[in-house]
Amino acid sequence: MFPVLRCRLFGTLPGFLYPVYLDLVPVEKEHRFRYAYNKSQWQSAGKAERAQFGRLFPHPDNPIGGDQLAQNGQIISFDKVKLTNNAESTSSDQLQLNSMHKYRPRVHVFCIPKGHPLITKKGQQQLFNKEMRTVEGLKRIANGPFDYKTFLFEGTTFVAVTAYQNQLVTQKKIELNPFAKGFRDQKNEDLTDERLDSLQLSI
Amino acid sequence: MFPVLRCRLFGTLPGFLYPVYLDLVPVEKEHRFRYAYNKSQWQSAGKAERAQFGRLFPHPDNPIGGDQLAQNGQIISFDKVKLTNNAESTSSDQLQLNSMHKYRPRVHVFCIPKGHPLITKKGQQQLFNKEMRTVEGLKRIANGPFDYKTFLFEGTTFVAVTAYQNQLVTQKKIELNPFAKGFRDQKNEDLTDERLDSLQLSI
DNA sequence: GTGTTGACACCTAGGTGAAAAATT
DNA sequence: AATTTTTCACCTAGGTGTCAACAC
Repeated sequence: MFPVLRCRLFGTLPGFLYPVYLDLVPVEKEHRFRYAYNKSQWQSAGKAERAQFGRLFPHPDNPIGGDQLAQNGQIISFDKVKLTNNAESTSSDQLQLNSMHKYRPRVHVFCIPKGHPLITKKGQQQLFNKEMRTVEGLKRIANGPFDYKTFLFEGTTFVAVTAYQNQLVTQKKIELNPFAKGFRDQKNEDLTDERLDSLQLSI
Repeated sequence: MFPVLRCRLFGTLPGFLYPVYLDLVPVEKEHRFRYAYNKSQWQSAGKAERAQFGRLFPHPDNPIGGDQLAQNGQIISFDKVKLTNNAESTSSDQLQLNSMHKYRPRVHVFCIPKGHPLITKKGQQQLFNKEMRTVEGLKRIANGPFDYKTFLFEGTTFVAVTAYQNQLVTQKKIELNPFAKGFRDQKNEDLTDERLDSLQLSI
């Protein structure tokens, strides 16, 4: 998935482990969107489809060590997450969403001491992991005695699409994504950093 | 590295962790080898070069969980190890050896309870990892109070080469390695499973 | 002469947008 | 007509043997 969602987590300590999760919350739940070419912006286009089951993407390095975070400049990168509009998909590296709907990424971070039974006891680990597959489970866990925080990043809100609705988005991706190098030419090379009216991620 | 060294470890338990290491011990230390085409076999060809520093390849999944082993049919695969004849190379995913010398793979397995300080205390972990970079360190560790065993696999003994000395080896690799598919043709396709007089791994 | 290295074509494996085709 | 899926060429990234060139 490009662009990649990255964030930095400050205040971490070497003696602690940080299980980290990503999910995508539907915003403007009542709306389905369409792109108005004449206005160059997203507009509501009727009633939203039923929201998909709230799944969580566990960071592949979970639980991330405080020392590891320090080594990597505190950066947590979600370059491994994949998006799909297939509700039947069960792969744990995928997040499900509806095309033409608006979503906001959300990052959940736990802070667990290294000696905690959640780390050392297998049964508790498994129970925790099972709950953390869905937002519902997260809510139950969050009621427990865990150091825990959720971060919302407003600026990363996007509308999911199956085909790009805006040529500026296409050009930006061609310009910046190494895998799209084959589509680069002079026309796109000096694309100014103009403000895009919306972000889109192809699913 | 192809073919890949794989082994199965039986008698593991879910509550334990198994740090696993690979090294290559020089056999027939006093000999350097050459391949005699007329006899189709390896023969001694004078005095060996000074042995390289004894390095250990830590399995990428270390410490491997007993549950993980059970999931994978007890199989430990060393598909990530690389061989080099460059003594200056310091990468931890490489094992150093001399070309035209004979080596025997050796697998070292530790068995550590999940609650053991070696698992839970960072300082002890680091000390252990540092020692386990070399065979000398391994010997010191092996004198300590650790459940530990070394396995030698006679049948996997090989002579390191920079260029294949035996066309049967080349054909076998072309036949079986997916990355060598481009070299397959009818000539090689029905290569019988004849007994190869020696194994070779290109470095 | 023998052994080693580097450039190369050819693969695996998978991430891109373009464009055609299929679906709704 | 709008949206989604499929196929494709084109990349990144890296594992193969071949062969020419090099080193000893």
